[in-house]
Amino acid sequence: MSTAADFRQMLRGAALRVTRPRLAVLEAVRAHPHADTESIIGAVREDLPKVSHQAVYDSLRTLTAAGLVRKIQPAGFVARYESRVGDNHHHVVCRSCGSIADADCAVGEAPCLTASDDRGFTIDEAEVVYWGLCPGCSTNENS
Amino acid sequence: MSTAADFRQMLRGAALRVTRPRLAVLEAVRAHPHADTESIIGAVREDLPKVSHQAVYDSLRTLTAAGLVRKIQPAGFVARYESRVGDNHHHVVCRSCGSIADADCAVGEAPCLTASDDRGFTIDEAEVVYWGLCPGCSTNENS
DNA sequence: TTCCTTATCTTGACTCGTTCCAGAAAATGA
DNA sequence: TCATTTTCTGGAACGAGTCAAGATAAGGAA
Repeated sequence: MSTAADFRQMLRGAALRVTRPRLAVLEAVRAHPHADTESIIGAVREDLPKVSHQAVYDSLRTLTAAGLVRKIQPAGFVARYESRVGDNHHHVVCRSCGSIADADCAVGEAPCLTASDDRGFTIDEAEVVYWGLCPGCSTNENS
Repeated sequence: MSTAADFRQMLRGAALRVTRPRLAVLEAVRAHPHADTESIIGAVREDLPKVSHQAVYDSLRTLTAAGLVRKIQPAGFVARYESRVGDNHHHVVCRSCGSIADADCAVGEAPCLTASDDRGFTIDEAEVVYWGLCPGCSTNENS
């Protein structure tokens, strides 16, 4: 369970200034995993009603670059963010509503990280997205 | 090697009307793998100078829905299309310039297709994206 | 504490890929 | 060929995200 003090340390550790918007964004991302930017703006404004959307966009970009949050952007959907970082987990995405759930990799640690032929690319990450229907949409589809 | 006649059959087989824009789009996607929409519009207009961008967008969407072309949309980049469908291959994407190369799966057929925990989702596809730098951008980065 | 420097935030306009709309045109089946 | 239905044209509109300039506040030094 992270507290405001922890968030301060995280920011300090990343050589970032500790600002109210950033603390609020960290808190919002932790409280609402897989939330899109608009939802995060809403959550942040419960604490700081006057933050500009730009401040949230900037904070998210900065925090993502610092590795404190992770940006997820499934094809055809808007960007979403999560605070679970550094454990190389993957995601299940609903084709219908875009909802996201975490999925640990089937094969264990860093599974499909090696392409059979890298075409001369310097590969630093393998991203796996499982596409399907979430329980809710799956039910509606059948009815 | 596909010809116009083949394209006609493909469209017919998918119960789609055979129109000049669609034939031109199929040809353009085959000739320019991993091209974005704007490039495809350009290529199509070499054959049909007067097609509207909307016709190309519509055609691409229809053809994608019919499974005749595949849409690729790496996070942060515009949509791209390819005509290689149905073989479950993956992609290597350059973080810097967005260029894409094909990558057959390391582990063979349908590799990471099984999540350890599907969270109740009905999964129908596993998408793997390898992120890195293409040979060109990798060189510039070092200089 | 106070001041200075610099990063960050506010405000508001703007970009760009993509979609929506209504009418015109063209493809298919009878 | 005609009628029906789908598709295409042209242009407006949408929305997530970005850009820019000035105001503000965080962090370090005195």
